[in-house]
Amino acid sequence: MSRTRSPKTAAEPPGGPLLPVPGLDYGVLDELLGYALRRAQIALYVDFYRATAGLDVSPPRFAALVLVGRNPGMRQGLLAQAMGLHRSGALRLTDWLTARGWVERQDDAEDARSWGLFLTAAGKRKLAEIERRVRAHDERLMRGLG
Amino acid sequence: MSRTRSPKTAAEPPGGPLLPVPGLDYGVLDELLGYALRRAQIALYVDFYRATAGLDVSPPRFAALVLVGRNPGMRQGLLAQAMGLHRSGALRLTDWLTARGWVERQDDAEDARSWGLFLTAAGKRKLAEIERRVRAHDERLMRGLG
DNA sequence: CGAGATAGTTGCGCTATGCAACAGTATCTA
DNA sequence: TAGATACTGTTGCATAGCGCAACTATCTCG
Repeated sequence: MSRTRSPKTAAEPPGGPLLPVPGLDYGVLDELLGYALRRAQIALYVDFYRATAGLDVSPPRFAALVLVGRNPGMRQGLLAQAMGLHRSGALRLTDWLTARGWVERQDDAEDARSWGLFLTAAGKRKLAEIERRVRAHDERLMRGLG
Repeated sequence: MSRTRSPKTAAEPPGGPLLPVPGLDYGVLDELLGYALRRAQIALYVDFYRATAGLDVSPPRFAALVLVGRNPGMRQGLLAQAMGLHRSGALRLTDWLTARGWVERQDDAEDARSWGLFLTAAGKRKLAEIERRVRAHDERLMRGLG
């Protein structure tokens, strides 16, 4: 197998931090686990984008890079499974990363149907940079929460 | 102002619970706050849909119902702000709920530009039912986590 | 070899959402 | 009070992200 594709535009940053509106009654929402999580999620999301501004990543792209980096030669299907995506989703993600030159597909010697996924040199550099930034921000948040 | 719209199809349930793949190296992901949150979020999401199966709600719809129920006469813009949406998003959400007959728009006496949002009788019943179910599941989860 | 499973691909559709532009209305200012 | 400016909701458009069904190539097993 061999394959290439065109890149799509970058992932776009979300809105704001979603602050509670003073004077508004949130009813049950304030008590539900789900809403606490949602807010935390949004805060982290915003933080992620701030931390990685200009690097053209998104949380799923980052996760894919980490996974491929740590498990060189892994197949798309496994990536899909690990990330909770449909096969076609993993395909598109991989396409994007490949077009960026961060990941490359190599023919799998054991199974002609599949690929092995690997980070390119550029991909490794990129990942290191992203990881550095994300870690810093994450630790900052962790400290903030105690 | 006065307004009506057609309904769109229901929100569709997501995939599965996203279990860690044994033998796969998740690298930093395991240490990052964001990924713990993401998994928790997904679990809760799945749970929400299970809890409210057949009721044709989604987390945002539920939130909107709660907010309107607790703050009768609130405006779309405020709903948008409270939910972290763009104005147009709140519009579409409100349209959907209105078409369902759960929410109704009433002319605002104080400002001819805006609406007041209110739950209909059906909306109140619906909300009570959803709340009951969501609460039960949420408590079950809370206990599960300690 | 033939039946059935599996990996990746393709095309389609749908939800969720933002954004810019617009119209009607309010409000502020000179 | 007229004009400028700000705000509310609306519309149309565009985009990301994702699932699903159908298809091809390949592998596996009887």
